[in-house]
Amino acid sequence: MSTNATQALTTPNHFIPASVNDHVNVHGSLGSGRVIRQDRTTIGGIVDNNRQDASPRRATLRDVARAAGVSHQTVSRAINDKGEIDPETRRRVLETARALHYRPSRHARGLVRPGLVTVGLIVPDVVNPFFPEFIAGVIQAADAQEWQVVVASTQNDRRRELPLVRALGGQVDAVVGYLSHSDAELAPYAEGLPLVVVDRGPEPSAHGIVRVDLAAGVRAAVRHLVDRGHRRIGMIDCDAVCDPLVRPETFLAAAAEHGLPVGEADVVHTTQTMDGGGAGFATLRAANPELTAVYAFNDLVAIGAFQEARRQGVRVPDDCALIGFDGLSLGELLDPPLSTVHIDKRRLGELAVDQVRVLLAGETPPPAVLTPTLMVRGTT
Amino acid sequence: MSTNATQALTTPNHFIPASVNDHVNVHGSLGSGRVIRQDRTTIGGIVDNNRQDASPRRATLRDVARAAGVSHQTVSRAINDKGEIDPETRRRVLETARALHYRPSRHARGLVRPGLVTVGLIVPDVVNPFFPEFIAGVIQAADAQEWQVVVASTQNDRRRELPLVRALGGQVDAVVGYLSHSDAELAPYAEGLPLVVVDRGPEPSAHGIVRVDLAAGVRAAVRHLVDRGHRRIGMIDCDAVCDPLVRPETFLAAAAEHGLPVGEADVVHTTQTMDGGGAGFATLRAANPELTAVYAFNDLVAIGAFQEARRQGVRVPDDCALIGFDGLSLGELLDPPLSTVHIDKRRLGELAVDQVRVLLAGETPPPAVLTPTLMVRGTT
DNA sequence: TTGTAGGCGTTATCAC
DNA sequence: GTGATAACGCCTACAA
Repeated sequence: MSTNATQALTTPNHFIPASVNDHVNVHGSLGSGRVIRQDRTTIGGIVDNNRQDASPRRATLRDVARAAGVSHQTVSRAINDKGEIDPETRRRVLETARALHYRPSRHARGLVRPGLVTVGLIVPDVVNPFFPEFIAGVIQAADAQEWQVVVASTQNDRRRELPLVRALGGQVDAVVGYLSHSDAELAPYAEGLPLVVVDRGPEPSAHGIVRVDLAAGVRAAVRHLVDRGHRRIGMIDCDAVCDPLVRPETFLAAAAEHGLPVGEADVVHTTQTMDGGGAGFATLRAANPELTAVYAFNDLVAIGAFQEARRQGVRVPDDCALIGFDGLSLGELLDPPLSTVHIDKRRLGELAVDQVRVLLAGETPPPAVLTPTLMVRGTT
Repeated sequence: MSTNATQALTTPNHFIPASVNDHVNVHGSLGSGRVIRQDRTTIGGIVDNNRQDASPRRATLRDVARAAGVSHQTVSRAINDKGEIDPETRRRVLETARALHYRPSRHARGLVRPGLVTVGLIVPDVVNPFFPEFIAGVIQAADAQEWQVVVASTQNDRRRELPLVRALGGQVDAVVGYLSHSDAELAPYAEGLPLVVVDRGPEPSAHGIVRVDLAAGVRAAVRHLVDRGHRRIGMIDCDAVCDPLVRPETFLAAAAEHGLPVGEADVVHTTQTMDGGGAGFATLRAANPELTAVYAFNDLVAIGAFQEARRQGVRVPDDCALIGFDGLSLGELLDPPLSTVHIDKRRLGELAVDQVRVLLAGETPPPAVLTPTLMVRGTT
């Protein structure tokens, strides 16, 4: 039971590991859909004997019109509360509409009244604590424009990404995605689709881009630790689909810049989970007992490291300081609370919607870059 | 900064307080949308001088046909990869389609090929740690049917609920909502809309229903504490929009059943936040120093109580045991991890989609009831 | 292989 | 006040 509950916390963070799971529907999860309606049946008063199935065809405006003995136009007036209609006919029409379980077809309406924008949003995992805030940002920004958001998840399976882009792309006006594929890989699946890619590396792209300035964050973390007087700092690195090297490289560069005696040996590599964080911390400490501070790939990993430190009797931050990345509010729950490099995930979502707006206006937006900020809590 | 990060954790849980915020667009956030396309322009080779605006009209099948010098039918074949077409024409058509930035209209497609079901999902708050799992459950179950999910949030503003039901309801085939309004209040906004209400109290309803058996959960918690030898148990209660009394009443009844000396004084009432939990715990301990266990309204509140206990130097569970409700994975991060009554929030989402399925088939599903389970971790 | 005719369910326009 | 008629953009026949 307890194990089960931990699962959500041990799922990888926003940098999705390339690992793939078994048995996946490569055709994606959206697209063809299932046909609900069947042949005509007895709706408007005219009997039809083609009926084969239990699921009844939905009533249309004309069905209601026929049943109420008026033209479909009159029904439309009644439904849409247009003025020019006799109150009595209105009442009668509305009543038969209700009796027939009439509901306007959103497709037909969409055809005649275009304008309602729907944005598709693809994330690797809805439960991973990084994403809800991001999703909330997208929804909120979309809301402000009176757009709606279709949320889809790849469930951490990278192989679902491409088919999902295509399937979802066919159903919405634009797609925002936390995607791991390159432009070239994406191209055939995003044919003409307004697409915003989030957190992709610094390489240029044909699509809308929202990016986090990871290097700035890493430098801020290192500077902070140095300011605190630390000279021996280690790093727990993890696989990241994009920017596989930005963090460790920036870390080493920043350390060198401050004249710290930090070498390759002070960077360990592990999996992007709490357990990985624990293992990474153990390895790091074993190899370099003189370390006084550790910078972790992200908060999840940092939390794992924190717990491992506790198990080992290492006091944080007295014996060893610890700083994470992402700024998850979860970090507050540790005692002391986790210091971190905070990414404004909500803002990230807003920036993405902003890119969509520009894209939909037919322009090519410059990439949006979000700079993370230092968030000193209790572990440094 | 630190305060900011805590915010997500202090938002109310799935029982939304009735409090309302200032200045709200009562008309809801979806619905009318914004018109993007303008007058005709020069797309298919035929010049039109009605053009007023910068935003170009989207190319249609016929535009592509005209430009490529074929019939719109041929274009359709090329786009949809139908066999009966000359490879060369196909190539040419596809090319001009790309040049014209042609994208098929989802509305027109939806009209002709119905069947893709879209479910609307309304939650009070995407970031509240209770909901991401629930949302994930809905998305996953919808995915399995090849349905898509439009997620909308009331942002904890109860006044947005009703308009949102109507607006979203007009855009989707069915709505699943974590709603606080009664059937009677909902009725005029859900006219004919297949609707599934989640976590509503035990009163009967015309809609689909998914419900958590709170009473069973409360009883399990009390029984567990009694089994652990506790005789003096307190409860921290909070406002819940639905079932305002189920928990405290069940708590008192269960305590009485076990012959515990528990009275009204052992139940304190507070706000549904971490801070509220802390205050509640303080009040409870001050009034009844002999308490050896506390049952909290939910995990968020329990976490607040936990931290207050730590501040007071009360050891958990040695001096005072503590149990929450909801089974948030967050509870794992406390030291010791929080014992709780676990709700399978993912399953809750699946059950909701199941209700939608039945509703869409034209039947009336019996309410689905989910029984929470005891999750003993470290605080009891 | 390609083109023509008709319909999907709705709203807008303009007669009556 | 009400009702024809014509779009909207696409797809499925069927005909050429």
